[in-house]
Amino acid sequence: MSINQTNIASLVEGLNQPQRLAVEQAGGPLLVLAGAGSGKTRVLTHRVAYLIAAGAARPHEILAITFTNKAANEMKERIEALIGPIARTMWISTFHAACARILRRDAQLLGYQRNFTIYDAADQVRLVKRCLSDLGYDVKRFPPKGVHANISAAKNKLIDANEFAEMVDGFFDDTVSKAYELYQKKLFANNAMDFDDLLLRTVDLFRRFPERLEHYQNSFRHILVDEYQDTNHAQYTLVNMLGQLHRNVCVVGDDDQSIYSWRGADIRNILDFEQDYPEAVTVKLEQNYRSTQTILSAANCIIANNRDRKNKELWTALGQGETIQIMEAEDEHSEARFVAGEISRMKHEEGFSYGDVAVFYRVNAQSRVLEDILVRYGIPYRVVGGTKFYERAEIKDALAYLQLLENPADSVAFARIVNSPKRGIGIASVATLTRYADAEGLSMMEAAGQAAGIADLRPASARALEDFSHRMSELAEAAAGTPVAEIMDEMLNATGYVEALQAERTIEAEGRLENLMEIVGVAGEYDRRAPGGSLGDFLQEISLYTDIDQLAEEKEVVTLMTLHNAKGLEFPVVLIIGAEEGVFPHSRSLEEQNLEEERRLCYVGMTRAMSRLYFSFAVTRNLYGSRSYNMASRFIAEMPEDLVEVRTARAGRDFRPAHDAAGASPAAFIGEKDPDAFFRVGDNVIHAAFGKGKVTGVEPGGTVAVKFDLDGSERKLMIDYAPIRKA
DNA sequence: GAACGCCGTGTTTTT
DNA sequence: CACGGCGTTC
Repeated sequence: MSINQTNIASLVEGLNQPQRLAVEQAGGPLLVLAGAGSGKTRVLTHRVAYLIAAGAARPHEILAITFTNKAANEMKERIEALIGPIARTMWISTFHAACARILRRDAQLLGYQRNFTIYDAADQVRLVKRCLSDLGYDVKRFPPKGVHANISAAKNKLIDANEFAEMVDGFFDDTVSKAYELYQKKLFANNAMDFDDLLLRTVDLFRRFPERLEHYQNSFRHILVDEYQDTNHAQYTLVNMLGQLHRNVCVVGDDDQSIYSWRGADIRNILDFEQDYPEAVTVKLEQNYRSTQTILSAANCIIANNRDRKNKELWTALGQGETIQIMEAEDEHSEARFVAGEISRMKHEEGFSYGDVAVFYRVNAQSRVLEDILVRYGIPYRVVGGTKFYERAEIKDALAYLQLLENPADSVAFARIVNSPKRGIGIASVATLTRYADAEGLSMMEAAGQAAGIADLRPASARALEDFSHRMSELAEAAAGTPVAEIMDEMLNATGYVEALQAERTIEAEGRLENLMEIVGVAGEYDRRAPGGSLGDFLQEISLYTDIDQLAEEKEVVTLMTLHNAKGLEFPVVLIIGAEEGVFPHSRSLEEQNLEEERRLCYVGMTRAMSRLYFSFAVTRNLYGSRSYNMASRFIAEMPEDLVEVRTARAGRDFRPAHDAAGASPAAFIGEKDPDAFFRVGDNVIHAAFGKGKVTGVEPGGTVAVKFDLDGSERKLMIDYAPIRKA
């Protein structure tokens, strides 16, 4: 079916009035204030399809920006379903990916090579640290992470090192300024960019080479930006630059869901859009198609406590629904047991599936206790975020090797893997080599090739370095035109990386090898998807990749993630845990007077829930190694009493509802008393140390007796502490 | 050069 | 608590 034949009317069929307005608005600036669950994605995709079907733009004249790669892929798929494969020529990506694409083409104009490396957060901090040490600063007084955060904040505001130097105020600033300057120099010397550079350098490119800007201004007839409330100044500037000519800028967002100010996002971007574009048309989407009225009313009440916002009230036709459950637990273990118990009950007694359920928390560390309990209850789950796959040492090593093949100037990649696996090139040798490279104006890789001629190096180190250098150039030669998976496989073997891990013979090394197999698999997938694709393209794709992007709606498992990660998702059942003052709202946000953003975070979390919502809080919890006693989150108090039901599982209270004694049957409190029920006589269990065994007795107080196959011993175990789970 | 262990310290959210 | 930095030992 060609575009011309697409039935335009079908694109607005089934849309409500404001949605339809947003889709049909022909051109000019358009602000879509889209409340949670109001069909925002539908509007965006239909609008794009409509523009094309109506002849307002050709596919390659569309630039659509999303917040994550995952959102970009989804949008691509959905538009393709509407208008066919021609959708593939549209620019649909994140800001960072779009900028990277532009810079790959024109980096030379800025003095970079096109094969520049993109550093991830850890690389960036490491480089800042090196800058600080080089400058002779004490990294204890000036934590690299903090200095990096300052540099990043400046970059997000398009302040370069020179401008920063001029506005220095105080000693710390002065240090940041010096570090910033050197950091930028090193990035350039390594032919590398950090995340912020992708935006900053693109703006720079457009400012210094207006014809490049004109080119893109002309080609992007329509620009659409999703999650506009979370754009930073650099992104804002890019949109304005690109949209200046046609002024067909459509931004979609919800000021109540702005949760990234700590990353430089400026909520004013969306609040001031109508001032920036006086001719703008504004459409409000307030009908929610996701949640029950109870959930929405509670969320509305909470967010109403924020002062600086565009007023809107979500409503739904889905009906009142269930009250919100609030659970008071004794501590984090009890809280976790409650969560696990509820999930189990929903699954076995109420017909929910594990995939229907998500647990949100404020900080990643909170997932640990929960995971522990879930494993013991035999509930399958997956954690989104946290210790990320792409942050694992072995994965970063493997990618650093490839990076070095692609961009031999990259000294960060070089330093990472020059002695990994161990080849006798220690810190001392690397320091000597660095001095030599700096003095001669060489990259580390080049210097390594001349190691034999460096007087200060011990002969053994020099030989090792030359070997390394030869090996790498051999690999580089073999790499040309070879599929990425093959390059990676060859490299892992030729460098002895796999061999070294195999020699370890530990479970941990085993896991690392598995991870390496996985990354080779990812490369293979890339090769299949993009035949003839280059190593550079693969690395770029990976560098902008995050775990959330591959959150496939796979198996039937419970989803665990931070509230930040929850944005844009929806689940029939949501449990928000750790609703305590100091945890959520986070203590640091209270110090920084950033309470409104925490409240928005709460709003985001709540509005993910379709039919059932829980909050839980613990009277006491172990956090950061010490015990703390927290009050229930103020957000709980901000919900109207008639919408919630509070229960307690504190010891000695017999699991009865704290307020509303008539409301709940104590039996519902499976979580707290059910550990016993989860281990029954005859169950097969596995203990981390004693291996397989069978439950021979269950005693009150959470104790079970287990007879172990291995040595025939029978032990009494406290299920709260013993590392056992069902087999 | 590498492995181990001790000490001190900083702990939010991430494209 | 967990990690990084640093010193000691092999």
